[in-house]
Amino acid sequence: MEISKLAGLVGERVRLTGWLYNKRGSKKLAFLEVRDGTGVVQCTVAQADVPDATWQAAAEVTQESALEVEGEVRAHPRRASEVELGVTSLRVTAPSVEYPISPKEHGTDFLMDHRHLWLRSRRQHAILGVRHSIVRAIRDFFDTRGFTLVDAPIFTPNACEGTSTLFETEYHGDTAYLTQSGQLYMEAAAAALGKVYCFGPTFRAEKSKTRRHLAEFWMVEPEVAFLDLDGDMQLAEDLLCAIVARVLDARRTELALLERDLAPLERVQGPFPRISYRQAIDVLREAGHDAKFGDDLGADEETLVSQRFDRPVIVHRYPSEAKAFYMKRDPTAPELALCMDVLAPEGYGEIIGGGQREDDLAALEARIDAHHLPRAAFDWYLDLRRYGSFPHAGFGLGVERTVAWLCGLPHVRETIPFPRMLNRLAP
RNA sequence: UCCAGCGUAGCUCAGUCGGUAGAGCAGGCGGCUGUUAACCGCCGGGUCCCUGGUUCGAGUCCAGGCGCUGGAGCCA
Repeated sequence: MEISKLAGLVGERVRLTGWLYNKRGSKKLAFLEVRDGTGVVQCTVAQADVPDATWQAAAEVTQESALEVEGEVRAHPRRASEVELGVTSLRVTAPSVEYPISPKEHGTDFLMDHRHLWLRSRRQHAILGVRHSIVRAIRDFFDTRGFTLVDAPIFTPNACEGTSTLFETEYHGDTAYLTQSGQLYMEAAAAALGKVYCFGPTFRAEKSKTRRHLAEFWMVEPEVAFLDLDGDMQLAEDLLCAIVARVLDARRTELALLERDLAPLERVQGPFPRISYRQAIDVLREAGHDAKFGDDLGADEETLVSQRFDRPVIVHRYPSEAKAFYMKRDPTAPELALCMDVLAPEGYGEIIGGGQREDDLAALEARIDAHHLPRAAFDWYLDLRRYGSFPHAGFGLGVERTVAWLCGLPHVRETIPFPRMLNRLAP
């Protein structure tokens, strides 16, 4: 029987399998907190009610030992909403000797060294549950809107935004890189299937050491044929609303355990404010910041802008100068790119980046040259402009940043089961 | 790569003015019939990150190194 299903079984005899989460007790009474992955339940052993062997097992069982326990489900005498198990039989099936993670506090580095065990804690359990719901919400959102999932390759032959940020590897005598975006492949797929998305791991070799960066993270990247920037922003807004609504609906318990304030999440409803980069610069100047046109928005600037709004804000039309070669320029203002970022509230920053793609062959060729990229490597990509070029747009959503935001976590490292960071490749 | 902080028991930390090492948790033993990171008593447990320097004497001060953490840049 699963612990999550015990609530409706008061009065019934059940058998559980799981691990000892924590233990308290006295001479004649033991309280075993047992977890099985679905939940945690207090199992009470009274010396007077069980055979000597069972009492002995209860007295000696250590934290995280695997065990089998039988007993009667009954109301918790102290906590009205909970049940407990009155134990009749207990068997330790595999002992756990000196479990490293004690019930007291630990430092992050120690916990990360024991990440494989840390995952067993209530808090990590809650975070991974929220992550799972976010992934499900993303898939459901696209699948019910007629999108086709198209997996992008992990090995790629070339850089799409410069090689310094890519992990390099040997590939049968050639150099290959680990993908930093599936976008270029999604553009090809959009020409085949209209509305597509990829969802997979992405790799960045930048030596970033911040609470927002991982070397390996998961990204969902939709790409839609015949969609413009306005449609792209609407798609991003709809997606975020769907994700937040799903998590609020399905993960109340987990959010409560994480002590997440729900009010800011409940405000995440369309329409999101949309401001241009130029307006964002004005906002910064009003706030006393000496920003000028052409400056990139750093982390502090993003926070300042997003603090002006009570929900995610979309910033669009950045100067094309600093943007990737594939971004289409605004026909009414060539110094601007038809791109957009979505900034999450509460200081969580950029969670989406995207925009409309350059669909003019000559313009794209010129941009590739201007960025000193090898044109031959992009020949297949240019084919998409040679054979029935089409306006199209898309974006990338960072899953870990979204998990951190919805869970209210200060750092992305707990949002992924086994984080890969500048100084962490293990476990 | 740059800036800042930290490094003491298995873990989390304290350690005053430079005088020779301390608490809680974890582990062991004992006590307690309703505990909630249970509690109470006792016990064992140290390469004070490393190297060098100053000093009669360094966990403490100085220099260099290593490691970790946070931030910047870059981005999702």
